[in-house]
Amino acid sequence: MPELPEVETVRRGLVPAMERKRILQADVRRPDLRWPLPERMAERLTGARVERLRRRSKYILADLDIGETLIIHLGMSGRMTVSGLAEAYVPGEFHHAHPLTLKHDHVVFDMEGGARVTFNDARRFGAMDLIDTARAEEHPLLAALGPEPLGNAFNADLLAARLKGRKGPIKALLLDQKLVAGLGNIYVCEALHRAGIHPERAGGRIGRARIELLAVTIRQVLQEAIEAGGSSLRDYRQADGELGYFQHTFRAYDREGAPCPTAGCDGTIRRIVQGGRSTYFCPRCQR
DNA sequence: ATGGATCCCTGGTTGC
DNA sequence: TGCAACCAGGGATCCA
Repeated sequence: MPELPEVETVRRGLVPAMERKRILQADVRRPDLRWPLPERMAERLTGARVERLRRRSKYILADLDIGETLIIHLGMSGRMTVSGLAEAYVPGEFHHAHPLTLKHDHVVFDMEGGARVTFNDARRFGAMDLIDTARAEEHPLLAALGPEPLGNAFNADLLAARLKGRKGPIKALLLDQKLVAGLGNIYVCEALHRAGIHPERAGGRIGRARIELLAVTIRQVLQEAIEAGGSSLRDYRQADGELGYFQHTFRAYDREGAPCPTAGCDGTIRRIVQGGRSTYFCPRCQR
């Protein structure tokens, strides 16, 4: 589910509830997410203070005052939502962010200041781990990640260097977290549509001018999506339980059969499968 | 190194 | 209405 914009939106929503706050109580209700949670995680976290919430790619990193960092990944269906401890649960109340105990609530943090932060993940593709803060970047899940697309290092020169000689389709290359970190199926489709690049085009066969356009477009799409609070298709919610609304802005993703929204293009959005995953694109204006 | 298929898991939707 | 097949924002792992 959550790609970079969704994870960044969740991170920002968690900051007021978690940063510079102690974890008064950590509760692990189901210890097997994608992998087993770290040994004695609840005990190690209880009493620790969250100094800072960071994001790297699709991971949220909580730096703790015990010299360790909690790494959180939401997988496909993971949510991190905040509710007030003091809030009474009102059955059926529409805007209540967090019914008291929901199916698939796997980890719960009661924070200093009164917020309750709940990790919910139906499919359990999500993960958590603890690692020394000084070596967080060396964690096996993070070590091989490519550059942040919204960071200073990401530009046309870098993208061109990394695409040079690559024969695989650009769609698959942009999904590869080692090439650039944080893009997923939605934003790759959207960026390629906006840049007018055919998803099956070999990465090494994109001209310089179009690589420049692609680099700019990737940043734009991600930035706009963050400003819209991410895209909610099924599981994704912001930290306050609200939906994102960038899905209303999709030009290609999940729009098979719809007219291409590109100005002056009379094409129709098509769906193909690449590497086992749906790609949506306009065969008319993406070349 | 690179590219492809397979698997992890649950639940919603679709088609018969 | 029931049930099976298919699909889903990710990504590790194994194989050619």
